[in-house]
Amino acid sequence: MVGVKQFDEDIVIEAVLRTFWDKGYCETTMADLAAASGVQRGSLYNAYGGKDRLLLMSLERYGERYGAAAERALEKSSPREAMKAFLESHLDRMLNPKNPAGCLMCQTVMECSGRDDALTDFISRHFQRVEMAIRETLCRGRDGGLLRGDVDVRSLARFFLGVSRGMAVLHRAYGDIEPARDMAKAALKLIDMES
Amino acid sequence: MVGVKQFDEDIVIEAVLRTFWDKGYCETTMADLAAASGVQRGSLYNAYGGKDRLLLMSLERYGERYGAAAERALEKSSPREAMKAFLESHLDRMLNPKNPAGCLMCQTVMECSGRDDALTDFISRHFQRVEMAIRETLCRGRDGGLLRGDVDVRSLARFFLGVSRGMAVLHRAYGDIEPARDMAKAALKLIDMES
DNA sequence: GTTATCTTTGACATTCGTGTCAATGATGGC
DNA sequence: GCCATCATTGACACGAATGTCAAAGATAAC
Repeated sequence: MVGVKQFDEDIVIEAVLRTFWDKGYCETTMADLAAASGVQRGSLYNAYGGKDRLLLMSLERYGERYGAAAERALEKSSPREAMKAFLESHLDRMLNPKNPAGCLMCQTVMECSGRDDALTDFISRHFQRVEMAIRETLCRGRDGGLLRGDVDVRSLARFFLGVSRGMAVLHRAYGDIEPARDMAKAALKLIDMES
Repeated sequence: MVGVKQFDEDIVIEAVLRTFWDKGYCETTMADLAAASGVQRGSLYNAYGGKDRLLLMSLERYGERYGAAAERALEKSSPREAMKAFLESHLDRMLNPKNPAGCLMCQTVMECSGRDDALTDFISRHFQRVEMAIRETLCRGRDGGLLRGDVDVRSLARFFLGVSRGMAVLHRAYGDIEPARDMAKAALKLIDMES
């Protein structure tokens, strides 16, 4: 039906996000996005402007969903529980059979950071936010006496951020969640050590 | 000069590798590779067959260089020294100002694993080899009494493999080596704990 | 009912990348 | 000297993706 909006924005973004996540930015064409979302190519251009914008919207949506889940996990009072929940939130994402392997943020930054500065900025800011959230959790734990007083929170925060990213690479490369699980299991011991 | 080979294969592969590393597979065109290597597009097709082959050759070269460096590092007798040298071999690669940020293997698997199975196999085999090399180092350490007898070598090997991958993501996302350095520093404490 | 607004839809021009090929010319074996 | 072989080079055809546009039609405000 011409003239009246035919689609639900939410469903479209979801389909677009999934396609980028699965195939990567370059490999995905507007025709792919049209097919995946059931919306005509022209309508996508009309509503969103183009591939760049659609990717950015996908990243925003992705960040809202999984970044928020990670930050909720970090709210637990004990640093041990918080870091465990943080890593498990990533494993949960990987366990969902509807999700492609890996992590959209990591994949996009690995693919596009050489070219698109705006995108790289967006993603590095996302990483920084997570890093800071981890750091605050660690600081709370330290100040509450649950971690050693001389714990290097900067280093440890970057460590856990990096572990979550490494898990995504292992997941995508191996097509199996077990290596990521093993990695998380080992990483958690570091918190016990600083307790 | 028509009729006689104009280029040094080594220089070409090096230029091609660097271009893929910098821009990613999809974003790189044969014209880019021709410009970077100083060899005509037609000659590249004639000598190597196409983009796929060139990428595979680049990955082989990359693996020979950096995979070998990592495995040499793992030959140290003490597990602590071996893991330290292993992670430092990755930092060395990132410190070289001639290298693009990140890691070609990680970037390629993140970008292409959804599409090209042969490529994914190649890279996951590379990861497996590294994983196994780490594991052997850990086993040697355990059997020599330098690690606890009940150390979970599988989990720990995957952990260190994943840490090296996470470092690559942080490096590329932040465009700075410090987060990767911090991550390595924290990860090494895990070995002290298992000693 | 008229008008303004908005979306859909298919078509279109254009650009870009790929892969192939034939012509060209240098080299080396015989 | 002749011939087979091989790499270079530019041209070419083809397909794919992009971004734009005008026509068409539905809706809502007035």
